[in-house]
Amino acid sequence: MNRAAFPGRPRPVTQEDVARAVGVSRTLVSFAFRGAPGVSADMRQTILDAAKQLGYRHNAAAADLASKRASAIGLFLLDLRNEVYADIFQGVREAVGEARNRLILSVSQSTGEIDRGSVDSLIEARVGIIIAATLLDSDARVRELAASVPIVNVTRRVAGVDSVYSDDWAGARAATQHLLGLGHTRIAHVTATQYEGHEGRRRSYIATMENAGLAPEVVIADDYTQQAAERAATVLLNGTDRPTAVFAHNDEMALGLREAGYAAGLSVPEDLSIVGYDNSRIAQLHGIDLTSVDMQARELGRGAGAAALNRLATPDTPVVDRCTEPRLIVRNSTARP
Amino acid sequence: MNRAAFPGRPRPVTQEDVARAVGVSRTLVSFAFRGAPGVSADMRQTILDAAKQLGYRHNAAAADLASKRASAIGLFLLDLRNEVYADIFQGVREAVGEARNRLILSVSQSTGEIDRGSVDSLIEARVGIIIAATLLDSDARVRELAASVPIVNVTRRVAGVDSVYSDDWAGARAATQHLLGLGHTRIAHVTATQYEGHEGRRRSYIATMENAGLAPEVVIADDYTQQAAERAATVLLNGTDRPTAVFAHNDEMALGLREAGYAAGLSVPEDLSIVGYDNSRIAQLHGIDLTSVDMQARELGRGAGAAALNRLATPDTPVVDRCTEPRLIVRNSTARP
DNA sequence: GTGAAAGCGCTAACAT
DNA sequence: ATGTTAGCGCTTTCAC
Repeated sequence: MNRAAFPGRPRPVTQEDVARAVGVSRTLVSFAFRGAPGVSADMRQTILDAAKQLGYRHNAAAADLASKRASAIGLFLLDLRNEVYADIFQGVREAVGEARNRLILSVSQSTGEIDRGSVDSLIEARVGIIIAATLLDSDARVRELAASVPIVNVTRRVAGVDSVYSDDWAGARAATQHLLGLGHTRIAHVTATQYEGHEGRRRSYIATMENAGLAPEVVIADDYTQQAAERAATVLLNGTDRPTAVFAHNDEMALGLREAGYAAGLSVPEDLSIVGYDNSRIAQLHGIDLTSVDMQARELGRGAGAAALNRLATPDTPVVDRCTEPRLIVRNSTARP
Repeated sequence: MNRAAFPGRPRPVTQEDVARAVGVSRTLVSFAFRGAPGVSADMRQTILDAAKQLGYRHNAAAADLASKRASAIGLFLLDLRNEVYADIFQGVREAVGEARNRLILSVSQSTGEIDRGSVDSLIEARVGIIIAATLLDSDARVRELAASVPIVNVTRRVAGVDSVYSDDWAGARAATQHLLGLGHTRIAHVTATQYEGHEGRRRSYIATMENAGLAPEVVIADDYTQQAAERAATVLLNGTDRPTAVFAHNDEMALGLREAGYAAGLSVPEDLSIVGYDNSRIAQLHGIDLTSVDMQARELGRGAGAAALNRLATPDTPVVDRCTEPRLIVRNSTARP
């Protein structure tokens, strides 16, 4: 029986073992671990020492089961290849601190479409809350999901649900105006699937163009990846009447545009100015030097982590709606037309 | 009580609820879900339908607890900012398929030092096996760890423990010989902490240099990141007697070298040839164009995932030791001195 | 300050 | 083919 379950490995040490070793009841051991009142300081120390010595490890799953709680924090990441999600993760981890070991990661399977599967895996893991970066879904569906498990949105705002995000409207306006200021008039915007909360940048771009009396030109790629942008761009850049500047939804897409541009024989920024979004590490490399909008993803992650912890502790806390200001970083991928 | 646990949320549906709804015992429901023999096809379907309709979700943690098994697969990743780990993750996920929802990610907290914390969190999550990419620890400690929980090493070989890796010796030799073939004689190698299983590239570089009658020059950075390489390189590249070529342990470090080079006023490849390792997406970008060794990380991930699944199913399987051949991809970061 | 007993959602003998 | 029973490791009343 045990042999099949843990072949050649020792049976895990339980609180029962610790209790027996110290000569007390299991209850006391349980109390001691949670620092619950009703156990003397001496006893507590004795128990902790014995546990450590025996190699005891707390079984969080069993604890959650028994207490009907859900202490784990789920973190949903859209795309591991986009470094901005690594930044968010880093921030979240910094914020959750002690609860770090209860952080369960889930990465989207499909960057292009709605991905309930990855979120479901989090729900099935019985997390108490989900930090989502970024849900490709309508506000309505996010709210619906939030009815079954608390959600904290990062880099996106959904009314009525905890949201920690950056002012996309301001960021996109700064990006577009930068291009406008350089004298560009044919400025395209490349993005992907459109959902409320993902369309801020696009809408802001359109408004800014129209305010300047210019015609916006939006290209919708299959998803937010470099590859998708590359595919979408080949058409855009090969026409005779191509734009002289492109504002991309994120740095990944900007890189795709850049690759497509060079493939079409265009130089950046001489023939084509490109602005990205995220100010990722790649954008900063010599030879890439991408003008980009910095939304400080790590800081957003920290905010989301803190919000999650807070809601877990006090579920009735008012809905968090935290917006930070992005910053345009001008580099060498943009120039006069 | 329940209110505090699931404030404003419905109590999760259990097998008991499903059993009651269908009018059978809980046991039968449990059997039906696992496709265990002893339940008629009709009954099974009835139960499954009812479960779906009620919104039942299997509680894997409770199941593991009851069956004294550990069905979850832990995946330890050294660094989320290094895209090679995203590739490995992708491969692992492809391989585990159905078990995808039982995949628990853990990311190292410290890229420079031994990180038992992240591995511990996996053990505390009661995973049945850990796929490790990459453990910064001695072979002895990895074996020690493998005594308490099965380990599958990826991109590293530890004798006696499942290992899926690429032939670092061949890769490093190809890289060094490429530089040698171009006519370089002063070739440095930049790497980080040295452990058995991480030193293959370094050793191979040294051997190849010595075979060519040249003096090897190894620089040890704090860790395997771009930043660490950048710091380490400033000294290396600012001397008057600087190398004309550098072979880096990975692409991240190659990028750091590259940045440091440009900061020191050197051009790549005119003044400095650079070879990386991993053939990451960044290496392929126009303007980066990094010569690099491709170890096909995704394929390694697939192999590791399959090995993990296999060991979970049949613990007595012989130790896996799978080595694949890397390939040197020559690009524009290397030239004659 | 300490312990006995019940139960969380599930599985797995062992009946029937 | 279906049900009974006894746990898994832990928390949590409630009594001593």
